[in-house]
Amino acid sequence: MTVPGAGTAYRYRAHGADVCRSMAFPTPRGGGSSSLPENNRPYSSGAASRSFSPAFVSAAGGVLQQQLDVLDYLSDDGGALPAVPETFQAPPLPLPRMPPVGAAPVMPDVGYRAHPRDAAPAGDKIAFRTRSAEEVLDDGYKWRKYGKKSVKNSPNPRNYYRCSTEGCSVKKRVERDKDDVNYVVTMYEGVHNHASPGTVYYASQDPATGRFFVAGMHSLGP
DNA sequence: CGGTTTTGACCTGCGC
DNA sequence: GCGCAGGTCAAAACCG
Repeated sequence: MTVPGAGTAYRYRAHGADVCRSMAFPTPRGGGSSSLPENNRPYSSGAASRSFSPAFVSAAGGVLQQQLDVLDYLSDDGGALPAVPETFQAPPLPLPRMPPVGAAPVMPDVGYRAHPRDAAPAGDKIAFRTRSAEEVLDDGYKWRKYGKKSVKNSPNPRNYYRCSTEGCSVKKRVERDKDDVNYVVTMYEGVHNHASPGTVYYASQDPATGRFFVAGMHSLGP
């Protein structure tokens, strides 16, 4: 796919999956060159890996009622959420097992624009907004809270979690969207080095807005 | 009793 | 160099 005006690559990586893909979105502010390294180019330029593992699974193994706004990509510098490009098309992804009728699989992860200071290759980060009344979403992993911090320009505190599994250094930050408290902003950093729950997400497209959202998810089992 | 949460202190990077 | 903001540490409290 191509996105006119795309400049900044948004790199994301599925949790637990040994894959890494890149996407291109228009920059929230200003432009940018598309001169990017081989592993960090816009989506259309390379063969995409076809496997991913999931960020969320409900405790009961069912479909969560939260709605992930998969196209609301986030940056960590407080940038505003941009409009979805009209030419945006869902990336090609593998057909999931048992897809719900009318749903298409998508990556729930939205691109995380790495801050220049986060240029380290090991810094695999994803961030997304989730419409949820729950502060902490059950993603199937066990987390231990290690910090809480109020953030400038936001009335809501940011919570810091680490994966409780020994030897796993994955972290996540969770905070309420400052613009809409109905949404929870979650950012994962790192990749789990242990077994993860297998879940496939299905997305549907809102015909009114053209936006995709996660319509459901399915556990792949052990 | 062991694991988790809370919370103030400390550390580090960045901008001025 | 200084102040600010974000991220982490660690001791105490809490909980099952």
